[in-house]
Amino acid sequence: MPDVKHFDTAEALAVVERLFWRRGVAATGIQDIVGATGLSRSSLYSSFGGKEDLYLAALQRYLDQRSRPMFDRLAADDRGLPAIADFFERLLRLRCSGEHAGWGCLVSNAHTEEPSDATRAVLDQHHAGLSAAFAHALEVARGKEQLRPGLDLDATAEMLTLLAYGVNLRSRSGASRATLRTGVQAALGSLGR
Amino acid sequence: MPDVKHFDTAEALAVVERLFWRRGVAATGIQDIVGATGLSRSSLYSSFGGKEDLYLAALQRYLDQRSRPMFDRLAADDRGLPAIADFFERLLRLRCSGEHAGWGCLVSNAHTEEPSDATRAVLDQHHAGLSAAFAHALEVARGKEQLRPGLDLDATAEMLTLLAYGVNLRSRSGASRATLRTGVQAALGSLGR
DNA sequence: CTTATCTTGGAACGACTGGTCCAAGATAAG
DNA sequence: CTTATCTTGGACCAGTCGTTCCAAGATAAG
Repeated sequence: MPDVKHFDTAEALAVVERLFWRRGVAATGIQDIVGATGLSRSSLYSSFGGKEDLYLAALQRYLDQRSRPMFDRLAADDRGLPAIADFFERLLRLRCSGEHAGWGCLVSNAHTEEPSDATRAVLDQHHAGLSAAFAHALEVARGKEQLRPGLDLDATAEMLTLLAYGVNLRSRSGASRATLRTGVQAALGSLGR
Repeated sequence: MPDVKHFDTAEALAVVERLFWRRGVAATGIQDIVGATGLSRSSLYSSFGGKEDLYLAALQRYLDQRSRPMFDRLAADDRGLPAIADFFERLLRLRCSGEHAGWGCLVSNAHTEEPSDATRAVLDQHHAGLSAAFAHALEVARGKEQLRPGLDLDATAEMLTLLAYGVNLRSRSGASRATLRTGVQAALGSLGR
């Protein structure tokens, strides 16, 4: 009997994600979202709830659709150090070229936006996922005797994670891919034997 | 003949800096600033101009009063690697304890706030200042034969700078000092011979 | 004191904020 | 078809945004 939605929820959320990603939550008004999605406020509020919920959903979508695939690929890549190098190479490409160049990472950006408990949980999920993937790749690398001895793998994973955040952040100010790459290579170069 | 200001401009700016630091530009209203400084809108606007100018001034103050002293101390410390370790130890203390715990770094935070050209210039100044200080300390360390051979000093300085940004960012989500420290130590440990 | 100049408090501005509401429209089961 | 239920567009809400303005107050030179 009831009517059915006249739009694709997932598609709309993708548009919202882009807005928050590029300009941040505070700088993105409901009006902007209405304009970009073509939806009315009613549809927006009945489907997603308020702005905060919308942001949380976008954040979750980003983690699921963008971050997690990167993490999974890294964790599934059994080459060891080259897997990590490849991850960063992909990251640099994403951050410095293409349609999202200079946007940074939605989750990294979220750190500066007075996070609610719910959003903070997503940030921690993101951090845990990335550093776990790094740790796994490092273990593989150790198995292949690619690492110099005596390395604390968990600590190194944490360091690489912090480095990735640094790359994400700096890419937003237009830092060149070449410059960022030197920093990444310095880190990776110091891990080998 | 003229009247004279009834308040201390520098003092007021310090209050404004704290507001922007903790909550960000977008989330801080002029009302909040009026409340926190005790000044009227007239005084605010006649002394500093609009919100954007106020933000830029706060950013500049942060760079001059907070960041630069840290950079200078690092650059003046001629111990080499211990100087760098000391810098990070101080950074961790600032970011994770005391009255500014969990606030991150105003300049790092600024990366996510749709920077104007003027603010972006401050960001670049900050980045250049920090990586130059790191590069100098690394040169000293090389002179003392503390570094493992074959290190690209500029690249390593860039890496340490990105790492510092990572620390700043993560500290905002309540990351523990101990966890952040492991990441830092992994980076520093990989530089020695 | 007077007077010229600047500062200050506070009212007011239009634009916009996130959010609500409801009549009109769409849908599909009966 | 009717009818019950949900969705939709858009008007509308009170509140806040950054900013402007001006009369009243403060200041110090003459």
